[in-house]
Amino acid sequence: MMEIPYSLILACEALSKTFIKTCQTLLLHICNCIISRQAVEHGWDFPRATLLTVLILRGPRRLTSSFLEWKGNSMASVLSRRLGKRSLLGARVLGPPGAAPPSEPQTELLEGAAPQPFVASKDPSCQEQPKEVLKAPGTSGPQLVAFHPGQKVCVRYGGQESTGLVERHSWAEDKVTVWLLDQKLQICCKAEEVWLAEPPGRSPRVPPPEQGTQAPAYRPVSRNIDVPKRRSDAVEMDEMMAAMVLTSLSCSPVVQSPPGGEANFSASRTACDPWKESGDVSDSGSSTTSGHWSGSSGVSTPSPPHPQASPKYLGDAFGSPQTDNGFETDPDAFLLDEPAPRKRKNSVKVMYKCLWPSCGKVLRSIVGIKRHVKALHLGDSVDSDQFKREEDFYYTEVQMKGEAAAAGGPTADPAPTPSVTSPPLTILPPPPPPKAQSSGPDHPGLESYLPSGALSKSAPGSFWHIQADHAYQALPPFQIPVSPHIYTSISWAAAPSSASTLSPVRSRSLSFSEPQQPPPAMKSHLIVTSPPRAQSTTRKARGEAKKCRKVYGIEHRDQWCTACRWKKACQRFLD
DNA sequence: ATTGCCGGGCG
DNA sequence: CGCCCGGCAAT
Repeated sequence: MMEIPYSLILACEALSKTFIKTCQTLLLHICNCIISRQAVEHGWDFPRATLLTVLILRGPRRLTSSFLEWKGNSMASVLSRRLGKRSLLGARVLGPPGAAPPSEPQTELLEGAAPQPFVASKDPSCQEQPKEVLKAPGTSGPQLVAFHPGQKVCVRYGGQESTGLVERHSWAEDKVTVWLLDQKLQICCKAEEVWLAEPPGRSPRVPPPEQGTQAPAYRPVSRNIDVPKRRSDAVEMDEMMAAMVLTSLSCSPVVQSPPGGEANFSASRTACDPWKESGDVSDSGSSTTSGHWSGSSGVSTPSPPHPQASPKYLGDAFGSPQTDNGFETDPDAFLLDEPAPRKRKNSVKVMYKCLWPSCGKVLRSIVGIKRHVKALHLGDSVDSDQFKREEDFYYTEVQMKGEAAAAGGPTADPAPTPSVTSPPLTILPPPPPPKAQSSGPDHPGLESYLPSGALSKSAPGSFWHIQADHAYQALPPFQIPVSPHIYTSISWAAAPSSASTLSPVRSRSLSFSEPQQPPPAMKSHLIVTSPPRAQSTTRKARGEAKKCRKVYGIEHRDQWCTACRWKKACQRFLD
């Protein structure tokens, strides 16, 4: 089930601290990417990759059977909890399903113990290891060292020991090409004939077998898989090497079996971007390990990252040493814990929130949030596309309740309708009062939920009504006034009485019963324009036009327009 | 204080 | 629905 190239595991064993650091960085990105749905879609093999991540960051010895039997969620938590460890050397892959995890973590080895022979298990998950790694049966090999180009080694040549520099180390053939300093020639010999030129105070040879954990079931490590001492700083593993691991990581061993030249981390390898090469989450991904995702909820359905996953993850990965008691799962731990994608209610708006610690910015679009994360938080690292899509990891969806609805009190129409159709025909009566709480002293109907001056709350400028102020004998602009009181509006009939009280802005036409005035009504056709928003919350702004009162004076009240007389909005002198 | 007019009552 | 007015907000 876990298709981890064995060589890779072994390779992980051989990593220097520097390399580990590099891997941590890179693998973080891997995991981040993997976890994201895109990664899945692009064929990343999450289990394998994460396993490797764990291997590298924590040390393979922690790979208990339970771990190997991981399914989906638990792995997530494993990752989140375990990534803090980064011990490599002396780690073991523990074995057969059912085997108990090693009771004793060997963390200490990390800090200076001698390298451990690598022990692998017969776990089915390892069955697909590349052959060249699987073959070696002997644990007794003198030396399990990976030779790196440039490394100073001793070699038995011509019956004597000579020193030389490693040219390359082919794991596949178990051969090491060494440039002999003495003879100034290049030889190719078996790996076991070569050993590291000893840096002072260090033994090139394999340390004593690891205590205890070596159950019979464990498949011994091939001795041509070299496990250099952790402190073998002779060759600094650089990022390129990390990249190579990651490159391998992104490919199924079945499809791409790591050739020996690759496994030995030959420096001749170009230092090209591994993600581009084979692992770019966004573009390729060579193979998927089928079935690994099947257990998790995230397979086929979009699943946004767990809100807290990233910070947690980061924190764990780089920080805290933690007690290491196996791979128990942590329910809230990781991304894949996320259940099925949330359903969105119609009234709920989905926003995207930045998860970067103490940021919390919320944006409306994915693009926006990605840009934000990238620009503000990932800024330095994103210059290379290496880490592209990492930003996927640092935001999450949040759902916002409709703001308008929240403010609108009892209104039942929270849905804003920003678009307005052609004004003259747009008569949108509000929905009928949800409940007749208008009973009692209140007016029946609308007024109960349209408190004075509060129209815009229920309909925030999104729709408005055209009304002929019936009561004041106004005419709808598009009416042909047959008689002052005879007009019909198509939609008017639908909401005859309510509209007049609803309209925040009214279109007025001159009352035909008031003969004396020229028709400003003509322009009022289009006065039906958008309501002034600022005013919508209060009563209508006082118009500048003179009103009947002013024109005729209070003493000629009889000449006022009806509306004025009734203390309503003047119908004659429109604003 | 004046003016415009909304909200609402009454017949 | 027509008519009226209390009361508020803008002026």
